[in-house]
Amino acid sequence: MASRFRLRPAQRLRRNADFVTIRRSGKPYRCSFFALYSKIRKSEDLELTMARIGISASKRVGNAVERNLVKRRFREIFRLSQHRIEPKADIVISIRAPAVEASYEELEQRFKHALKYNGLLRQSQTPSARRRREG
RNA sequence: CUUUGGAGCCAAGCGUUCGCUCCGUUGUUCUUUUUUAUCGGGGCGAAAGCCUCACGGAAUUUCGGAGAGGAAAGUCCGGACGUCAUAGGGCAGGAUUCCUCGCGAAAGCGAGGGCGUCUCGUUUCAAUGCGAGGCGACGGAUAGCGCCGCAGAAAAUAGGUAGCCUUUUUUGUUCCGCAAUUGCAGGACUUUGAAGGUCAUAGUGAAAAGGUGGGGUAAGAGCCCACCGCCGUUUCGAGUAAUCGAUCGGGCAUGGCAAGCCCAAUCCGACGCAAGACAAAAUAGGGGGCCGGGUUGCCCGCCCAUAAAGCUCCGGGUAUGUCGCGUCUCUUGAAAAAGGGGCCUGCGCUAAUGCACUCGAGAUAAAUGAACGCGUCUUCUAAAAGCUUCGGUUUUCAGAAGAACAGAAUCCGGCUUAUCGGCUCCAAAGCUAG
RNA sequence: AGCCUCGUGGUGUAAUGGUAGCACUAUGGAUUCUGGUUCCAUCUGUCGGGGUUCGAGUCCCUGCGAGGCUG
Repeated sequence: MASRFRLRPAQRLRRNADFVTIRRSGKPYRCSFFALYSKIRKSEDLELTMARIGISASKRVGNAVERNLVKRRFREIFRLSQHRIEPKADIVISIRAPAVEASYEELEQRFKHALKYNGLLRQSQTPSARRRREG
């Protein structure tokens, strides 16, 4: 299991209530590309062992093709960096219009900075272990 | 060969690594019950319950298969399908509109023809005729209502402002005749007013009440005539028809606008998959209103209900899952559902019925992606070489940028809009060579 | 996804098919020692395209934009 990075349906936020609560009471991080809200789940929820993400793109971002492209890029970024994220974290990303023009590398850099800013990085993980997994 | 136009087709390729959705398949683990409904088999047990196994479900895993469009878009039309306790009638509302034929379930599309209009060429003094091309939401303006600003005399059953003409009145000039300084009578011109005739003429306007020519008249006028135009339930002929031609009649009545209201003909029940169905959860039945409620916006009619319920508003609560989600049929099954086959498309074989391959998305905070590499095309920049009529042009190499419009959401048929390019065919024009 | 409504100066809002107005704002000037108030003048517009009509803000078609409703 540890040799691959999957993105299961259990790792995605699918309820409107989750979006509302995280957006209302989560910790915000804002930049020109997106706004990130994060919240650490309580320890009672033992079934969920992984971080969850939900991506929201309104119609102001662009047409359907552009919205889907940005959402796919953020899913890919989350998938490839999920081992570094606190497992009890719930993340909601609201995409803003300039993200359509941004490249994949820019989005990845901003996302990692947002993780560090909100304190969502996993403490026990080391960079050497990450390199071993990718190899 | 180039350019333009039309029609049709495609929607940039390959490889590696990782990833997503669905289906089938191989294992593993958990679950098989709390609520609702009578609900699998076996064992223990008085019962509650416990253990175990199958079907099923969930998570994960092996292998294999499939996975956005010509417009998926806009939601402009038409259907399928579902619901409304039937869908009947009338009114209202909406859609369509030259004729014929073809395709289609319908919308719509295509071909041909007719008519109108515009442009060009040609003919004619001109009107007009002929030819080519473009455009046309192209039924009806003698069914009715309404509107036609400004300008202009007048804008719609014609009327009469100026002007013209006749009669009469007044003023003046002049001519002629008679008597002879002056007067009388008459004619012509002019001026003022009145009555009448008339609309050819009018610095307008989008449009001026048939046009041109001639006769006629006091002046004029379809008042009359010729030609052209117009109208007609005249007749004849051609054509399936729209319509056209000839003839006869009518002196002309009938301005334009129906993408103003409207009239005629034909058609349309309403709402839309967030339609709706099932299951579960929550509320534990609060307060106000209607006595009826539903069926189409309204009326009739119909259906349900008759004092309990129903409907509606406010407040509170829940806002989750499955189906609907190609379609038909067969089998299994009580049902739900599952499985198989056909329908569709392309190609091959057979004389044919047929046979074989393929049968292509069902996501639901919404799946097709990310990274790297190779090659192709276009543009730009820089360099080298060849040809040159010194304007340029061709080839090679390097670098950079770009490779469209755009993402299924119940499905299908059209319409419209967006779109980098590539290929094939047809037509026209130009250039070069034979 | 389905359905509905609306686009007029910078803003708000009028206009039976017949010269596109009103108020606020902005700019300039006058008044004042200065500012405000007041007065005068100016600027700025029918969402784009096509059609019907003599003539479209209005009527019709089509696109664009904005807003809303339906669980």
